[in-house]
Amino acid sequence: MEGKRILRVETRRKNLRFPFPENFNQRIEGARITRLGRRAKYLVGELSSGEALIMHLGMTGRFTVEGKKPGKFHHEVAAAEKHDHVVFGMQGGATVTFNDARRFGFMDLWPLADIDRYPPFDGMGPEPISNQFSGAYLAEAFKDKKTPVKSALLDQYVVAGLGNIYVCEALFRSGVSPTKLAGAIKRDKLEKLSIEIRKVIEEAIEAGGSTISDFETTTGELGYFQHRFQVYDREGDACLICTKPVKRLVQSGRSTFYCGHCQR
DNA sequence: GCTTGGACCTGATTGC
DNA sequence: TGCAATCAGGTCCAAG
Repeated sequence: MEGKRILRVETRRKNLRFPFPENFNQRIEGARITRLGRRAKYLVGELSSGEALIMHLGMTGRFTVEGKKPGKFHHEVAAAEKHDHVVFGMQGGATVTFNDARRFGFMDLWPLADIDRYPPFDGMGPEPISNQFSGAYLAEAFKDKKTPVKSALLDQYVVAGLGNIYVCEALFRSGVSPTKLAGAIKRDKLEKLSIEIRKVIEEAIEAGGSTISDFETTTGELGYFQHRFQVYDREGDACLICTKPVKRLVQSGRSTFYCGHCQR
């Protein structure tokens, strides 16, 4: 999509998680995507019209790319699917389709010059793979925080872009109990945690993401990081370190997998 | 002001 | 076999 003009947009319903912004199609048709980037879990397409096209996959959203020319991001076969909600006809002949069964994803438009003021971005924490993220940063962010570290790491205003799987994995790798209050974790543990968070994210990107049920890359391929899960979705299985059974608990409505022996 | 839990929506899996 | 209950990767917002 980068560098290409959006020739045609088809929205097949009035809303996803939220209604589409007013005159959505008219506002983006004809615009060129000058840059395609990301902030946390939000995709940001910078448009020549001066607006940013913000897209979120929610939990089950995915993009597929089909076009005449085979290549890295092209499908040979177009699949007509029930949950195809937005179709972009791109300059050059490619068709980019947004599909989302659960419709927790959404699309929005916001002035590019004011992108930092887009409500979810305003006050959002640093990227875990950025230079600003460190043990020292976590120490400051967790100061006096009385919430369990698991919940604190899922808070996008503490650190941006971590989801349930990667928080579980990073806590396991750093030997930190998910129930430990964020403000009570010692500095050396925070240092270790910050390093493991970065490593988990980098490894997951390298592996092409995690395929649990419906994640695919734009080429329809599956991610492979799920084969490297050390605790996530392994309830009852032996801990890879001490062989005691992996436990599961629910925190803030989300499943947490951990080893009660190795994580303190 | 901070934290928690329900709601959003659909599909896959599990248990009766 | 068929139906109901439960659970799922994220985020927002009302209630506590």
